[in-house]
Amino acid sequence: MAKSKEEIVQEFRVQSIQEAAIRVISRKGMAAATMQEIAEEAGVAKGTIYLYFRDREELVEKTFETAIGQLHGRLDAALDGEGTFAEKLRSLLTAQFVFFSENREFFRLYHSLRMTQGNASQQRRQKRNCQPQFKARVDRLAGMLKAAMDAGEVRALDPSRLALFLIEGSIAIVLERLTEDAPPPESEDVELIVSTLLGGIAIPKSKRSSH
Amino acid sequence: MAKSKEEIVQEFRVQSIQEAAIRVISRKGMAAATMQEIAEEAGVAKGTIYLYFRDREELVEKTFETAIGQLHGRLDAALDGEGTFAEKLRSLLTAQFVFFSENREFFRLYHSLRMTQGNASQQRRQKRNCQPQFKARVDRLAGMLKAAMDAGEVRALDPSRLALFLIEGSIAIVLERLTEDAPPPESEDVELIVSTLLGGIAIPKSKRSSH
DNA sequence: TGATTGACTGACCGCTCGTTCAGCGGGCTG
DNA sequence: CAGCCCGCTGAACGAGCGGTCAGTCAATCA
Repeated sequence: MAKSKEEIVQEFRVQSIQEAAIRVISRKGMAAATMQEIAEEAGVAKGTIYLYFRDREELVEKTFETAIGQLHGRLDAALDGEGTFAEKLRSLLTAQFVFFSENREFFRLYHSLRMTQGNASQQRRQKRNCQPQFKARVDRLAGMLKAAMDAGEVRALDPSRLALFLIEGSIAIVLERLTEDAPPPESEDVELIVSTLLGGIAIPKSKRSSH
Repeated sequence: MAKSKEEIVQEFRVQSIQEAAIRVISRKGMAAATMQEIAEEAGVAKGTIYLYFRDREELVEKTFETAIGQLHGRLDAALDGEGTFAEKLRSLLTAQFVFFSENREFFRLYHSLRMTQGNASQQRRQKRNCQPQFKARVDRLAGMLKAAMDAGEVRALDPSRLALFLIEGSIAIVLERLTEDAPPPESEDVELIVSTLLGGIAIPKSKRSSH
């Protein structure tokens, strides 16, 4: 059955409100983003938002889910198919860099949600709904690392710790790139991370050249 | 000149209000921490806070400066003296782990401030006052990395990027430790990071054992 | 084309917050 | 011991928030 006209309008409204929410939260931060400003940004009245979302909390939550769904889709696509661990790692990092540079604004929403805020019931709700999303990302990478360890490509280390370290470290670089006027090409930063992680930064004593 | 009785009382008040602020912000998050609750936590009336701090903004700012001063003192102490790069890195990470496990509560304040929030003038002010503090930490580590590169101990890579990657990655592990009931000994996580960073995680093809 | 609808609006309400200030009371002075 | 002083208090205030709902009007129907 084709979508009725009303459904199309409804989807359009939901989408533009969510996009407006991302932009305003990115600009002002989670706490200072008001319903009034989100409504203005979306080009609707404040009351209209309440026709599509029960309250502010549901708006933020649904918006976050929609956006992070896109991110996970990209990252999963990057991990699909065959390849060595190094290749997969490289394409994962590249996908992440590309996503965040295409969706600069989502980035700050993503991180505003990391540090839970608000009153106790909000905190509980956010913990329930958002933390699994972050955890899923870490777990997926940890699984990939574990497979590489089993295959003998990688030393045996705590995969979860390593995944956490890698994800947060690379996100810090993404954030730095976003504030730079002319960041180096993505491949350069990807290569820095991949080579550091795989081979380390130390120069073995035997190979050091006197200077 | 010895401190007068009034000065001692004043310092005590300032200190207990700042400690209360850290505890409440840690518990509730930056936005939901109210002056009322900070006052109750400090055991004074709400109005008393305004005798020692101009407004909420100044309280948060001064509190943050006091606490991060302590952190930087610890980290600098860890880097003082002679030693190889590996040794310094190890003591730096250990100092950081110890500080954050001793000051669990400060941790969330530290990160609440990372992602700038609030209205435009608050954002500008926070950028001016807090970002240099973070930048100073990254720069200090970057300087250490640069020295190690010049000494031929470490490959030539962008020291700032590497410092950023390392600091944020290790902070992610600190955060994970804080949420764990029985985290592994600090030395274990420190060793994971040090060995990964120095030697990488890859097993060279020549050394792989068939399984 | 007049009647009907319901998506949309924005003034409004209740509430919480940061901030203020009149007054309280414990301690010091003469 | 009277009286002043001043650090401290917490009720009161106004700004600004999320959420509501009576009213509006373009699109649709009969």
